[in-house]
Amino acid sequence: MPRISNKRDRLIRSADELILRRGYKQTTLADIARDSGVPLGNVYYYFKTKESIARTVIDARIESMQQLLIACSIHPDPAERLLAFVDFPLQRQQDIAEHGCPLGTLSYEIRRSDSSLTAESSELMRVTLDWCTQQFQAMEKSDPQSLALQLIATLQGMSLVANALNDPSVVAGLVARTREWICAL
Amino acid sequence: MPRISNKRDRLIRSADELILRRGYKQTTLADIARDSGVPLGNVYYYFKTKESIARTVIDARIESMQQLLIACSIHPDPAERLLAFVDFPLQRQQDIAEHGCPLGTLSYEIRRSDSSLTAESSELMRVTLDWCTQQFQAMEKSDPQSLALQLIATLQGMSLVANALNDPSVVAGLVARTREWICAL
DNA sequence: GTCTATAAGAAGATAGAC
DNA sequence: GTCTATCTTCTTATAGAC
Repeated sequence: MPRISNKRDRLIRSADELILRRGYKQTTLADIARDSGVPLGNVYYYFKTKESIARTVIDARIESMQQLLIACSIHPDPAERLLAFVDFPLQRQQDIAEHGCPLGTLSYEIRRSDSSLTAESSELMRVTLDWCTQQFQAMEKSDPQSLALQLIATLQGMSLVANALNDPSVVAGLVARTREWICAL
Repeated sequence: MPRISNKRDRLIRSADELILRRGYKQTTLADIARDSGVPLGNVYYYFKTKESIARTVIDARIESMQQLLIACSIHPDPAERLLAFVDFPLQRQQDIAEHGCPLGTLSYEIRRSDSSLTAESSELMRVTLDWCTQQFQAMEKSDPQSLALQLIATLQGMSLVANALNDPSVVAGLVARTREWICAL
């Protein structure tokens, strides 16, 4: 009787991927069941509702973002930390052009469904913004909060535009400009 | 036998508003019918499918964006034109915080549905980008295309983050920073 | 052109055998 | 714990009277 079973993990992984590719509303339980190789009726043994799957996926993305931020935090210099953070999308240019940012797409979709997942999804944004604010603070910049907003807005917009144009090179171009912006501050 | 009837206009207006507030997938034909005061069965006299309604709404947004760009183009100085463009979201801070940008939300959602509306929605982004590129060109900046991408990305990200945090003041803050960026170029 | 009633097909959720 | 069959509801779309 495993509390965290193999099947449960597979369901979450499939849900996470399908929600990224097609959005939450477009992703059906049948899709998730098929993709993870779990029969549809069995999904309800692990999750009472579709919404509880979404909640788990959002939590996984928060966790994943926190891992990234921890990884970036190994640099002693706060500007270096930000540069490491900004570089991350370079590894995912194709994926971003095809499906957008896992944070931004979720945020835009969840905020507009009537669901009770709003709080959960805005925490994902908050966590990210707060970390950036801390780095600008450590750099002793004035108005670090506003700088963090500008940084995250640029990165989010970068993903949205790259996706709209289906052009991975948008990511590389804007990451380069954002690096320069950070270094010039 | 009016080719463009009152009811047709009302349907489009309702669809446009509801799609902005709740997204395309979440908006049902029954919603649109109720909001516009047209009986459900009668919707199909004006639009053969739900998708054709979406297509019409996208076209209306393209038209609306072109009107905005024309209005901004009255300024003789290209930098002034861009500043007028960047100022526009200030009139809609509350709306952006509540529902996001009509361009960005549409783009992210449509691109991820399997629908055949992708081309239509990316034209909306292209039109906007091209106009900005022209202004930077007129300012004789190097790499005007890349500057246009950075500008639009910042504005799109601004709307997404303002929506995620449900905070209209994000718009004012980032518009101010973007104005400074343009003036300092 | 307008509108009611309803068909046809998804999609979320449950029952109950194993 | 697992899985098939099915219920219910919602949604797009159509039929056909007026």
